[in-house]
Amino acid sequence: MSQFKPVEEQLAIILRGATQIETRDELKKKLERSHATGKPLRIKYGIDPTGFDVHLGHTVPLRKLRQFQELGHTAVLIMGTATAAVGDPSGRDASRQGLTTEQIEKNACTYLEQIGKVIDLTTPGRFEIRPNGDWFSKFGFPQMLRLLGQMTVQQMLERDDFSKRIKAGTAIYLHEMLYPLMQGWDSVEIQSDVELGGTEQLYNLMVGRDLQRGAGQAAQICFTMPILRGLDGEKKMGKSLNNYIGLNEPPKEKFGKTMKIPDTLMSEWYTLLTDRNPEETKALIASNPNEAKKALGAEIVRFYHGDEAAVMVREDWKKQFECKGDPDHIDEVTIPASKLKDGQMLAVDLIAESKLTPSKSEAKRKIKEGAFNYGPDRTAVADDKATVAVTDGLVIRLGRKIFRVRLG
RNA sequence: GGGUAGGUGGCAGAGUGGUCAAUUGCACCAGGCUGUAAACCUGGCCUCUCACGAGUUCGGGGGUUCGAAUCCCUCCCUACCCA
Repeated sequence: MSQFKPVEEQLAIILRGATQIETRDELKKKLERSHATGKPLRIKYGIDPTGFDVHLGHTVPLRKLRQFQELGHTAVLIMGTATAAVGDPSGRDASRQGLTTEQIEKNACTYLEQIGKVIDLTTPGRFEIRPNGDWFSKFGFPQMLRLLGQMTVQQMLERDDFSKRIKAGTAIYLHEMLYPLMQGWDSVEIQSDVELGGTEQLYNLMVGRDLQRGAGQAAQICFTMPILRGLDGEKKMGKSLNNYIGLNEPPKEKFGKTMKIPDTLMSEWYTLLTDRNPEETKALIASNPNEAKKALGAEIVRFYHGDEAAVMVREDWKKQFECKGDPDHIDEVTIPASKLKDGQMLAVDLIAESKLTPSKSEAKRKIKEGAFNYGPDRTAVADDKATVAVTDGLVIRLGRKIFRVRLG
């Protein structure tokens, strides 16, 4: 008897939310063979350790990876140490270039730690991690040429990214064209059965398929998931657009940010970020969008922080925004007692000191806009020269931000 | 290698010696309305100063000028055309 679930049952789970699968038939055949032989499929997913923040957008393919794991297959995580070392110069973020080995290693560690919140890193046989520096650092030039000889310039230029950039007149560096080849070669090295990625990855995934064939291996299935849209509801979730929810953010932030998303995004987030039944969520969204959004936020918090946090976050929300009171859990800031004069402090200084605004000028503007108030009576301050009597435990508010002051 | 056009605030994109801390749009922040959604209205959007005001910004560096994002020199970077 096979350790795997029946193929049809596996497919039902695997196909949920998927955009494109090249090809479905082959996937089914691979599953059948694995079912018959008892050998798990090798599911590849690659990340470049270029930053240190994993956000919900990344978790879309990761969750799919986890589903494969739960079905008994092996997740093979490619850590792109080689690709990160080169650095992608297409962004104008200069600091991103030339990552050192140390940075890369550090990033890889923090990535792994965060990714561990989504996929299973510990069960034997379910997880492998393979830094692609392992093979690329030993890559010889003749070997490189052989690799390059497997694709034409025309094939490369077919790629949407490149043709768009040519039209737009933005730079394409030669080594960027190596990325797909390197990524594809990873598939050959680890003999992957399936490679997961966002839809924008399709081209790269297909290259892996070709290279595997060229190396006499069975071609991998290219499996793409939709790109998660960010808080704005339009653009891809990403750090540069600041429209993301990071896995390391506190529960309150995760929830609050989820509440900010447009209604139109809800059903998408439900399918890609939760396991909730699609029929039920659809009905809920239609009948009570506000409730549906709160349930979504709570579900996301629950996944990363547990039931207790999910309940707490909802209660705080209710207190703060629905009852217009203060939540139970308020972040604290410490103000040095030496900043006070006779227990008083300029409102502007208090705001800037507590980091409610990034600068004093900004604090002054916000005061004039009537955004600042403090204390149990929500005393508003409209004069930028006003002082505030600061006591230990005083609650100060600006917009949706709220802090409790501690005198230090 | 030769030629042409460029590099302005998060992005797009005006400005070509003083009235420029720099028009405008998008994004963003705050107030109103609300479901911290959408739509709509209002204000804001370099820093410091209670304030008058001051300082630092238009790829980097140097120069001309009473005065430069704007002129000159030089360096760096990008696109396009030719080879």
